[in-house]
Amino acid sequence: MADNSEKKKSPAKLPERPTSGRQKLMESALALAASTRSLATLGLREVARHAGLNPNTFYRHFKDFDDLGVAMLKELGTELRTGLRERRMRPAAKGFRLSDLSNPAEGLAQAQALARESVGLVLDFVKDHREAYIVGIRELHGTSPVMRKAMQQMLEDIAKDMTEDLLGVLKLPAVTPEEMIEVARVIVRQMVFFSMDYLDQPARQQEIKREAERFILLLFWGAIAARAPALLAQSGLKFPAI
Amino acid sequence: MADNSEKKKSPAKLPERPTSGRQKLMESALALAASTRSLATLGLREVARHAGLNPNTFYRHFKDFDDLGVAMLKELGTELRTGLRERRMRPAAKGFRLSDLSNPAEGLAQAQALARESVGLVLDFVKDHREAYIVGIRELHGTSPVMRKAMQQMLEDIAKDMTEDLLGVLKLPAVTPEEMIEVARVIVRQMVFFSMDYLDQPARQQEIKREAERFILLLFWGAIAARAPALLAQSGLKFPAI
DNA sequence: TGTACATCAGTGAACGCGCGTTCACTGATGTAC
DNA sequence: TGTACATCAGTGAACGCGCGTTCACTGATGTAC
Repeated sequence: MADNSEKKKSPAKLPERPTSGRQKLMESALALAASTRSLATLGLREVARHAGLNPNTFYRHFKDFDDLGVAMLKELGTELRTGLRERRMRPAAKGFRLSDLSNPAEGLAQAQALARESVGLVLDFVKDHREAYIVGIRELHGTSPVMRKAMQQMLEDIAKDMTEDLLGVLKLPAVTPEEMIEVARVIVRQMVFFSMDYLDQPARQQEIKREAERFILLLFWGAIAARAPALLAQSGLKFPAI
Repeated sequence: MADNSEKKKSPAKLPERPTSGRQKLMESALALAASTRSLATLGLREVARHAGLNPNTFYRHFKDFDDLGVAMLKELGTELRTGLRERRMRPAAKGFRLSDLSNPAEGLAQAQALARESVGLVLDFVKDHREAYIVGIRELHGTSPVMRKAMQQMLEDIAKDMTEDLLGVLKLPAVTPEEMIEVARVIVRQMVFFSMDYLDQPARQQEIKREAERFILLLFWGAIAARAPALLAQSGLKFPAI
């Protein structure tokens, strides 16, 4: 039941069948869940119908409907996290890394650039994976405890990824790793809302982007102010206007 | 269809029937939705059964299932917002209002006390209204656009209430009302997550409370640092340790 | 005070429908010898 | 190279079930005169 794909043999011929029934079913479930905005309300026959298959064929690929749900969430999870992981590496690769961090002004300027870049990446990603994102977030507060846990864990993992990045790329004076993960967590969670706004209100996208950037910067300034207020005062930096 | 209760006459005798069928149905729907964690998956017969009524009786009180959903959300919304409104008034009544705001240290000390009090109130409230809260939040990213809009509007309204409070009770130096509403909005949204954690992880309640307080304070410090870093540096305030 | 009527919450039986699931079957592809 | 068999994705018909909804009815309460 639990195992799939990875069978004993496959003569290196067909690594991916064009669109297998299994894939069609999962794609249909995703599309339907994203438009109906609920996995829980989908029916087996409904999904099979949308996929152009006999309801019966469903059982060739999945034990029951939960089985499909789990498989789907796993795929979405991988898609979401690897997508973000790929993108988050870019800023670092671009030479963001600082060698001398004694100047907090430079640190904050870097933070600002990083915040801008990161927000852009996340929101672009969300736009590119609209369906996966909508369905995933719905499960975050959704029916199934299993899926809720999985989604919460994913957000937590993303926050950890982000903390690593932040610690590697920029060093905010006197901010500890523990504080950093806490900050990363609230950023990730807040981005859930910003992302929803971004999808729901296409006309306000630029504005939402700027709101998100300001939010992140505000946290960074707060974190520095909390630890090294004098450094901040002497830097003469101006916080971007609303 | 749309009108209810408020009929032309009622001889001041029975202002509230003990537990009318209508009320029983709504309570059953709430209880089932909170445990199943989904309004969308509830069935008319299921709700009637739980209420100990004939499925048919449902139609005496509601046009269809959506009708009940709307009525329920309206009740929950009122409960949530008035509950919070009542509670939020308390700190102000306690004499929090400052007359002289020239000293930022005093402002921040007030902010800290206010953050602590507010977080406590919200989390207590959520604990007291577990079912209403869970169902409401589920609708925030849920199936029905109508209910999503309604819940989003409620969060926005709460943020506005909060901004009023903050502006009335404490004046952070040089922070504008526009910045304040933006800060209030991210706080409210973040509290959605903190509240969920609070309900889901009873063992970590104190820790979550402190996390929420720190988050709010961090924003305040950030807001002041962004506008008046010198004031902050000279105040000599210490940010609470993690 | 009594009678006639309207309203209203509730019941029980019955309907047609779409659902998940099972069964027996098909036809294509892969594998053994 | 050919033959026999296994596997596997797919089909179509049929099942029993719970669902939302409708109909005709009941009994209690309120209202008019």
